[in-house]
Amino acid sequence: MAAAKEAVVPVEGRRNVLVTSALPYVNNVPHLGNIIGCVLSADAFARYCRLRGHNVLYVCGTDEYGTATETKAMEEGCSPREICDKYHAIHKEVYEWFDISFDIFGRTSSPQQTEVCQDIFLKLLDNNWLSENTMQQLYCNSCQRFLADRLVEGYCPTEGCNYDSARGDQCEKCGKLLNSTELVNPKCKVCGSTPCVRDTDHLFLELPLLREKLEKYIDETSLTGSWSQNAIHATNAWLKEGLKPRCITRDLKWGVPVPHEKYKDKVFYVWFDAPIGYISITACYTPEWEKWWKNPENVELYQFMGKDNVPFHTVMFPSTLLGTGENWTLMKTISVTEYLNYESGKFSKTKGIGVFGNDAKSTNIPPEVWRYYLLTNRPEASDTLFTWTDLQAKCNNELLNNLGNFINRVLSFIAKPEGTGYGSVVPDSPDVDSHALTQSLAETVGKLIDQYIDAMDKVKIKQGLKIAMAISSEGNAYLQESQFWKLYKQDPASCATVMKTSVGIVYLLACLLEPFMPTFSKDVLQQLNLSPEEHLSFCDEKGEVEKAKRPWDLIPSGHRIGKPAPLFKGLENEAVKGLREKFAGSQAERKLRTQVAAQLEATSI
RNA sequence: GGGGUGGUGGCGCAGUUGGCUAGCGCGUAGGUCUCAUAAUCCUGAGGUCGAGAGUUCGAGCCUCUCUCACCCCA
Repeated sequence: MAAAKEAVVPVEGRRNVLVTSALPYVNNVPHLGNIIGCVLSADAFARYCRLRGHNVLYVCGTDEYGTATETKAMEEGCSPREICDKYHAIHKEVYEWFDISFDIFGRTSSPQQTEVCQDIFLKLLDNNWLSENTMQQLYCNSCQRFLADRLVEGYCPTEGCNYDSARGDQCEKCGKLLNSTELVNPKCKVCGSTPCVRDTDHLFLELPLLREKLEKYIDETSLTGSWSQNAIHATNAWLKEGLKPRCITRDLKWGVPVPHEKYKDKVFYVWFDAPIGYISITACYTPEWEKWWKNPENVELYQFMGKDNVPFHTVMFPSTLLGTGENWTLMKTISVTEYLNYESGKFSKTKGIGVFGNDAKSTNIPPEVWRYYLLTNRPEASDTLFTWTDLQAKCNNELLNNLGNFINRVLSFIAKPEGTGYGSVVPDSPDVDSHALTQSLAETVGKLIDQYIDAMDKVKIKQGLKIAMAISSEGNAYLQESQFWKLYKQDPASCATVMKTSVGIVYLLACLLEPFMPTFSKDVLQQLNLSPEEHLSFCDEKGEVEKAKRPWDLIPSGHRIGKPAPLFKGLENEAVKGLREKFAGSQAERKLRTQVAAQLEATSI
């Protein structure tokens, strides 16, 4: 995609907006909570910025290095690279289905990542922000490697537990969190031999020494970037506990190698290299990546993530970049989502509970509806709840009855043949200025437009969406009050005014809703017989915002519209009930259910 | 055990630095139009903001205690 187009680079004098979504960890399939948590939220914002005519780059990709991938590869009997290839493709496909408009969706296991990461490391080393420390870890002689906590099993050291296969990180029987060196009679899960305790040296980032620089950054930016309350809270909690040196190296193979003679057999810890992925993925996109990442005067960096990711973006990553002493583009605004819960419980990747990215496709509910539902239910201030019933209600009441119906009322009336309609041609409206109802509508809509822009500029995405939908409601009320179906015969001039104004509102809605439902907007433009490339835009520079406050001027009289068609389909009770049942329980249980059902069917035949 | 976050009409959510009669959607009761995928629109009922105490001229928003839920750490 990106290869065909010319790469977007910052332009001085324009607003250059760099948008990132937290890099999803590669080794699983994202669920709806993950999707609204970062990728979809960032997408709505990136699209909004493009709509407003800003120069935007939206970067994301999979986070691939680390123990989890290495372990998973071992389980599946393939190489980490193969695991990553497989799951990277799955992520990519899911996001494409949701119509996420990345400029690039890359990965962290690239040569660029090695280069950027090592370069940052060397700067930190030069500037004396790193220290060394010795730790004890289990080493397996036959595998010739240090064992991650999860790769060790042994007797639980807790008195009275006696569980014989406690994992190195936690005993599954008594629930106690462990350190693998505490296990009695530990065994390597791979080869079964007994590992020994070995000293291993590691490098640490001296966060306490960087504290002053960091706090200055946080104090200033949390104000200018208007960070949300939840981001500020999480950051302060972290600072309050006191910064400690943080280990940046690990005894692993699957990672960026440490470019240092003594540590050449080690790699960087994922927390250290993952955020560098934003930069290296940009470097994969354009050789001029430094114009984005070392250009704080001209670039605004907006980062989207779930709440568990906050300290990495407000504390660790800024500290890393500040420590290099270089002029990096630091995050201006952070947008944090809380969690999306599922029916009566929680979404869970490990337990396989909830609806996953690849499931959404199989529901027959179009991406537009998913996007709308997730965005209008975005956990912006508190955790939020996904239920099938709510999805149905939102789809039917808001998309179909409010929005779809409004557009259809207007377009289908215009499309009617002359004598009952306008033969698909937008009528003229000479007496608009004296039409009180229309003027009052314009005033209301004008205010809503200002509120929409204000909300979206502040990354209050959910609010922006609700304001846009309010314009649709106003449209319905306007139609209702005007009683245009009577005016058509009784007062043709007024009827023409109402229709011309309404068709302008339809167009306005297509523009304002594009960040949320891009395909919907394209469909509306098609029904309006306007090209999306030219007309889906809402720029101050082009005067489009001011013009929208006179909606009757948006579509010229004499313009011939296209063929109206329903934009949304209702969700029936039956279908929703089926989906709720289909997606109940864990993925394992679902699989079992379908197997049992198949068996039953087979035996009955 | 320590720390954090939250508890707003039946349900789901908003409530910016404490200040106009606590909002919105769904649901619900009644009414309304008929252009529209029986969709629209209007009106009403229903909360005193987990409990208690305090600060203040004034608190859902500040302080304390209790309680419940979830999360993190030990």
